[in-house]
Amino acid sequence: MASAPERAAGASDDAQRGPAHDVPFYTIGQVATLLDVPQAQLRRLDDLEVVQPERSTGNQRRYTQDEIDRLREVIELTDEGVTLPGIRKVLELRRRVDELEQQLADRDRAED
DNA sequence: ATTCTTACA
DNA sequence: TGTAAGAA
Repeated sequence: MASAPERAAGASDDAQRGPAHDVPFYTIGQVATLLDVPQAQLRRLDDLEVVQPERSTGNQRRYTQDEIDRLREVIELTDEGVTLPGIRKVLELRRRVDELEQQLADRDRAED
């Protein structure tokens, strides 16, 4: 396992930590290496609101494991030839499905 | 040193 | 889409 969050690079033991919990994060460089994609791609994905990493310390992106998981899916699509505009379309459809699912759940609860 | 934004090929 | 310059 050569993929540990902001930590194992030989840096100090007390790297950046969350305010309350020990929620580890990855820098854009680590994510880029981990997913084997150029950093520019990750930034473009951010601009397209595919992921919304928190910003801190000089507007630097801090990716959580959750964001990386979403990134994996999207990058898998890009590797299959889906362009970024296509990704937007997929996300739009996904939002729609989520919305409809919620409406269904809502209705099922109401008809009891 | 690493990342950020903006711009260009 | 990938790379560069210059700032933080």
